[in-house]
Amino acid sequence: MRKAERAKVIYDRLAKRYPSPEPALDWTNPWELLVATALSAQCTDERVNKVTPVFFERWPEIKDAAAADVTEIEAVVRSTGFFRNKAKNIKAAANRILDVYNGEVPKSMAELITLGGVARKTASIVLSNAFGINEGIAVDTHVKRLAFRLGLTTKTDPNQVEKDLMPLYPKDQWGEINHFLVFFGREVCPARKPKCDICELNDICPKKGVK
DNA sequence: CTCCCGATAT
DNA sequence: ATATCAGGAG
Repeated sequence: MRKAERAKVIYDRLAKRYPSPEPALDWTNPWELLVATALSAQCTDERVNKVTPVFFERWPEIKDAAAADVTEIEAVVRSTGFFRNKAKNIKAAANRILDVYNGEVPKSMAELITLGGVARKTASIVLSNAFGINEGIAVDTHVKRLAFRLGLTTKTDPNQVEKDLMPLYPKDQWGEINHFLVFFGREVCPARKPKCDICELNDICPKKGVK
């Protein structure tokens, strides 16, 4: 089967499996989603969702995070790992948004990735989920692994995986395909023990059973 | 390429 | 003990 054809089958079957995908990260506004996504690096969303309520109770708005003591932020986000980088980046991002973007989370890829700790993956999540803007496909560990196993890419660098995926899907599906692959990756095709025996993509998967 | 880094599963 | 988790920067 051709790659483009396989890509469409993957989308159709996962759309049937996930009729209305709920975002895994608990967010209500762009800034909260930005912080939650920044905290999600190399950390389960379950853990992120335990930290964010504490964070936003202590620092409800962007200006609060901008003025916060970094060591206090570190203490709150500690359990998500990489806590020094994350705390510093969040505070710096808050200040830049206040100083450069009039206190509003910017709505473009080019502007978002000027914030420290924000690259294409985090920017794509914020753009598609908070603003409904599809400028990129968020390639996280799940998307990367599934795209490779399903034969949609041979690359390992996330930015190159994204370049392989983008022509395979219309823009209005870019947010969904990320959600589909993340949830399906967690439930059926995790890094360690993929459940190929119950996988509804088994018949079109070039790497069934392969690490 | 290396480093950042805690929590959990295996 | 090791691998992995909704990554990003130097």
